[in-house]
Amino acid sequence: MAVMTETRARNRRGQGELLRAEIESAAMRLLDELGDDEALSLRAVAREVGIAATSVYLHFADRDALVLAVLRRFQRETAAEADAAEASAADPLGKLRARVLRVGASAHEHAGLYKVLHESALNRRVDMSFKRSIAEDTTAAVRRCMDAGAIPDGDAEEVSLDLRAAVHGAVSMRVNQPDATWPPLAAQIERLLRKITAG
Amino acid sequence: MAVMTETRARNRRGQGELLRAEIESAAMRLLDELGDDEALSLRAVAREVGIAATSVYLHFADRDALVLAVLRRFQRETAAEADAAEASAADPLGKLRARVLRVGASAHEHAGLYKVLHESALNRRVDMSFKRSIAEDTTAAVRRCMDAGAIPDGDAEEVSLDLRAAVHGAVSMRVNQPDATWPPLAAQIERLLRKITAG
DNA sequence: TGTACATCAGTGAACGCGCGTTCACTGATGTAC
DNA sequence: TGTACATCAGTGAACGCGCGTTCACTGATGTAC
Repeated sequence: MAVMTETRARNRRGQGELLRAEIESAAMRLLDELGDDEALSLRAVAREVGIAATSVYLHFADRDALVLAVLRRFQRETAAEADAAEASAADPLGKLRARVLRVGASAHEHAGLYKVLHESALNRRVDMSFKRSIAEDTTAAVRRCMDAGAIPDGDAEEVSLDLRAAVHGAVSMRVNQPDATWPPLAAQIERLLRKITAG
Repeated sequence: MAVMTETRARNRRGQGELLRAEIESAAMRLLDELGDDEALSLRAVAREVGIAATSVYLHFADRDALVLAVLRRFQRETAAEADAAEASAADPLGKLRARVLRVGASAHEHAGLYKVLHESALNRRVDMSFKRSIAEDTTAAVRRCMDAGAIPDGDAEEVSLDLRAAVHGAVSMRVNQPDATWPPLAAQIERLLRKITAG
C-alpha cells in the first residue's frame, strides 16, 4: 500500500541521455537481484527510477533491448576486470590464474547478472555472441602458458574449454543453491586450474 | 486461431488418479521444452491434457506442487538410470565412469528439466534437498575407487565436488547455448574425469 | 531586450492479454436397500 | 430386479492482477528574430 512518492527532476534540455544511464543502472540492479530476465518488468524499472513506465521507450526499443544493454555492460566490465587482473601478474601462469580467479569472483559477486547472461532463455532467443570474448581471452592466456612452457604443451582450445566448463560449473552450483554450504570458490578454482592444465 | 477440439473421456469411478499421472506427464513434457518453471502455466498444462484448467487442482495444490512432483520424478529416474549404468560396469573406476557419463547424458537429453532442476528460481524458494542423492552417490563411487586403489587416495568429497562441478559446467554450457558448436560431451566428461581423479 | 515558437523530456490513460485461483455447479455411476 | 441417492470426476464463469506497448498529450526551455 506504500505509494511511490519519489519525484524526479526532469533533465535539462540536451541532457536527455542522462535518463538512459539511470534506467540502465536501475535495470542492472534489479536484474542482479532477480537473476532472471523474464522476471524483470519494465514497469518495475520505471518505478525504481521514479519515472512513467512509458519513458523507458524514449531510450530503449523494448524490454529485450534494455536487458541486452545491461548484459553488454556487465560483460564489458567483467572483461575489463579480467584484463586488469591479468596485467597485475608477472608470469604467464600467474596471469592465467589471476584471470580465471577474477572471472570466477565477478560471476560470484554478481550472481544474478551471471545467471541472466549465461543461463537465461535469452540465449535461445537473441544473438549474444558478444559473450565470446571471455572464452577467447582465456584460450589466449592458456596458449601463452603453453608457449612459455609453464604448463604441458597440448590443445589450448581443449584445455580452455575444460577450464571454462569447470569454473562455470563451480560458480553455477553456488549461484543456484546459495543456501547450501560450499567450500571457498577461489580454492576450488585454483585446484581445478592445476588439475586441468596438468598434462 | 486453432481451437482446441480434443475431447477426453472422463475416467471411470475409482480411476480418478489416472488424471494425476496424465497431468504430471504433460507438465514434464512442457517443462522439458521450456526449461523454465516460471514459463510453465497451469492453463497450458490443462490445454495439453484436454481438461479444464481448474481440474489440475483436483490433484495438485498449486503450480509449485505440480512442478515439484515433476522434478522429483525426473530426479528419481535419473538416479535409477545412473544406478543401472553403474551396475553394468565391472570395476570401481568403470562404475564411476559409467555413472558420471550416464548422469551427463541424461542431463543433456533432458536439457529443459535439467535446467529447471538445477538452475531455476525454485532453488531459492523451496526445499529441493531431494537432489542431494545424486551428489552422495557420486561421492560414494569416488570413495570406492580410492579404496580399491583405482585412483590416487585423497579427499573423496573434494574430488566428487570437483567432478560434479566440471560435469555440471560442461552440460550447462551446452544446454544454455544449444546453437553453438560443441565437441562431444562424452569425450569431454571422460577427459575431465581422468584429469580430476588423477592425484 | 523582448517574444514567438520549435523542440525536447517526459506523462497518463488506455488497450488487450494470459495468468493463478476460487466457487458453485453438473452429470454419470456405482451401491445400499 | 428396481430404484433412490451418495459420491466421484470434472466443469465453466468469474475475480483481480501486473504486464508490454501505443497514443495523443503537456509544459518547460532554449533560440531565432
